[in-house]
Amino acid sequence: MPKFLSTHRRLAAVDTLLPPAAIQDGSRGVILGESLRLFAERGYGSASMRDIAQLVGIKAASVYSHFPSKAHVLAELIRVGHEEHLRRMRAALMAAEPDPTTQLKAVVRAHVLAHADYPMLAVVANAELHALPGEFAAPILEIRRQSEMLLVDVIQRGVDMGTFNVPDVQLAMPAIGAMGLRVAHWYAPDLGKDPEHIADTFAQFACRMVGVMT
Amino acid sequence: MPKFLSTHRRLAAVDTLLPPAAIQDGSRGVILGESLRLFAERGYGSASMRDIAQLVGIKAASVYSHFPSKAHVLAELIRVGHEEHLRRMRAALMAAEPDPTTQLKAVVRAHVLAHADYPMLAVVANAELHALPGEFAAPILEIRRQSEMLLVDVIQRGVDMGTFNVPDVQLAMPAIGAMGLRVAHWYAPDLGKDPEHIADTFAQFACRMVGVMT
DNA sequence: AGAAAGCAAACGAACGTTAGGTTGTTTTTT
DNA sequence: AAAAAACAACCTAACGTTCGTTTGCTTTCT
Repeated sequence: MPKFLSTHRRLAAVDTLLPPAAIQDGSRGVILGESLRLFAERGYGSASMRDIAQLVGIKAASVYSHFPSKAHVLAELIRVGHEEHLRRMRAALMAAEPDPTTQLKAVVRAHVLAHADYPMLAVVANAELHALPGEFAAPILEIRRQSEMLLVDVIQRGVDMGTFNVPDVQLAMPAIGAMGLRVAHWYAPDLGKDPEHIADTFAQFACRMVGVMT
Repeated sequence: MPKFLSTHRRLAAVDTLLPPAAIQDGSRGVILGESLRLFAERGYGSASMRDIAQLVGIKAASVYSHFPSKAHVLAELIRVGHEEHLRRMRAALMAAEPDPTTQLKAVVRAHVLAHADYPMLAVVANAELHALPGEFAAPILEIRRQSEMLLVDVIQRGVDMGTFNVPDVQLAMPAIGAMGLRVAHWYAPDLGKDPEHIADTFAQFACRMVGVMT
């Protein structure tokens, strides 16, 4: 079957990858990893503590030595996902030359690579945020909006400087953002596509969308 | 808060809209509608038959007069979502003039409008397919792949004819497709954006992505 | 009379989590 | 150095609740 077509799986990736700073020692780290796997593959509501514990090699009751509740596990993963994404977007913008096209390419590349490098984390961060209790979700939503506003600002600045020509500037961020979100669902290392290449291509797509020839 | 930024809700829309041909009489139709609401807002695993029945105004046990199982309800909704999407894509292509740019615009408009017109249905169809048992999912996956291939074919034909200039033709379909999928999450009628306008703008974005000036 | 759609009650299973205990390790005290 | 105490992480068992679904019945309609 040709690649890039949908499969029955929620996402293609099978590795529970986390940013280095988020990796934790011992059972707590294994719990985060296996929780990530089942939250990503099945969704939060269909992932049980018993199944997670079984993958870890302990009993469900033992998880509560490491986490106060199931919701705390989800919150930790979603927070890590959003912080890593924002960190990368900011770093990319900081490191880019100040012309809008270079900035847009850098930011889109960071956005896409965050999803290609940590697909399971990205799926959980993007698709399970609604499952978090309000008090856990509020600070994370703030981080997420900062990422979104960063992209909005880059696009708006390009328009203001006359570099970009966008039919509807309000729609550019959700459209460009959406492309990257979906990468987490279909990208896996055995796809035969280098993440850097995907990121470059999506950055080109983004530039064209805002009216820059490539 | 500025529009288009993420909220805590899984999707913005609050209406359980279904294509006319899929609307059913009596309690069966109400069950489909309220199931759609909770599957879309909470995810399949977090939507209980008791909660669905309560919204309908009957008891959970009564649902089984209309549907063999909870999975059958999900399967019906996901099938309807995919069939409507493919039907619209095919109709749009059929009705378009044969030049690639017009065809791409038509197909992307159909894709986006399917998501803006039936946001809850689109969210369930796209995001809960993994929750279906394999025997229910197989025929629906086939329909989904036909939609994807339709877009692939339109893009490839444009490239073959020299109308499109795409940095990586394999990535064009997932990129363009992804934009439309996400519309279902953020579009609602009170957004202040006409779906036709969104569809037109996304069609322009798609044309630019494949190298057509607009 | 038969069918359809609803009901209450119940079933078997599973859920997230708590409680009390055990074990191994570490720290403190002697 | 050895013993005692404390701690962390695991265990089993259980709790209260919820889950999807079945059963037998009642009511209404055809």
